[in-house]
Amino acid sequence: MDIQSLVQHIVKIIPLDDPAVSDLAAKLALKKLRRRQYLLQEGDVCRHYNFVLSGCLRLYFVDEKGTEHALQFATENGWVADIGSLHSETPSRLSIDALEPTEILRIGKADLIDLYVKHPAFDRYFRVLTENAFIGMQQRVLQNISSTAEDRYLAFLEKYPHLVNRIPLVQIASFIGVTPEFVSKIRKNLSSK
Amino acid sequence: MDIQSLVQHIVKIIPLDDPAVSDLAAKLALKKLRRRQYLLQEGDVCRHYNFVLSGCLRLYFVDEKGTEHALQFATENGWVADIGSLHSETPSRLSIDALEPTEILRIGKADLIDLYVKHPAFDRYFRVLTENAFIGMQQRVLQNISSTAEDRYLAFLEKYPHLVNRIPLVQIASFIGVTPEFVSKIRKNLSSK
DNA sequence: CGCGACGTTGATTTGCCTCAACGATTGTGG
DNA sequence: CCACAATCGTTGAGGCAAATCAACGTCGCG
Repeated sequence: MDIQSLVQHIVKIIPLDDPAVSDLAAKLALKKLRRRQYLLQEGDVCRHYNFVLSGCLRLYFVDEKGTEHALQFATENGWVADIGSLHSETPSRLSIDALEPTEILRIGKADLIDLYVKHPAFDRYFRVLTENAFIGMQQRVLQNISSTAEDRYLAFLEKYPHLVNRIPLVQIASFIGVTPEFVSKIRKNLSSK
Repeated sequence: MDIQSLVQHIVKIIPLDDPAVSDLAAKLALKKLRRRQYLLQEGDVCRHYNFVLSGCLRLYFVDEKGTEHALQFATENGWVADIGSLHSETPSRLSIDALEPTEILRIGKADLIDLYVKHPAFDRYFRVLTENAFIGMQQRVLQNISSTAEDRYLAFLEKYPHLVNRIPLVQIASFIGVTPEFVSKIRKNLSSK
């Protein structure tokens, strides 16, 4: 099981001693998903934190009209979960599925709490992780309430260049909060400049 | 100095032993703000985490047109800071000011790190705090990309009922991402139902 | 081959903004 | 205590950004 990339990712933020690493390794499970496979389906309780080794996952919401809205894409070395559901142990209104064949390491909630207790370093790691995610979400809220669709599209290109030619346009549209048709028109408009 | 309300707020999340409480108390400073006074001004580095004892603060962004966009309101028992600036120690693009005369307890970044090291419980407290803030931001992004202005206004009423008759309409408008005029029209429309 | 996923384009509609004007209330200095 | 300004909310006319709806082209794949 390849936990090396996960450990490398963690030690960029906090040092980890050997017991911590082996305790972590003992609690991780490898899981493989094919394209379109659910990792979390709306209505189920989210019970794991998931670390992506390869591939691409999306966390999204389906509104009452059936339209999908992407909250997050997770690629190599990214974490994803419905933290709300994970905490409250209530059914999730969000779903997670694979945009590509994907390999993840996942850890259950109880095991994570175990880790927190045994090794406070993990409290810190997930605090820093969550703070960074929070900062990102804050910037996104700002974008949404203060910019045009074109600006948000350009900001997406800049922030996630590795995703632009990897995921379909319709996913980018659902992330920045416009229709796919309109993203197409934005592109046309940009290319004619 | 009234740190009781802060301690009470913390122990709802994690138990705190006496040394932790006294170490915390030693690092807190009381500060009073009048209405309209800046706690953080755009361009300055955010150096403190702030806990509101009484009053109301707002965290907001001013765009290139001069329009203000509220990211957060913090009332009694709320925390507020520009976490991005606090972490990176770079000038903030956000501002914080007082909508009412306000009393806060604040703690500096270095002191906070001290606390983290001495008492891992604080790592956990701020992890949980940030996770909850993150969940809130995520829901807000969802609202922004999937609902109409009227839905967002109704959601605001439901989520922050204590703010509705406390802060001016223009602030609510800047929070949900529409013009004040349009919020006024939403109200008219709702009352005629 | 035929079908589903994906992207593009155009015509029309609509949600929300812009700009401008106008009361009501509050606060403040003379 | 009054006069005046500033703040706050409302209303209306007109305009624009983005949605909706519909049609069509292309590709990859069972």
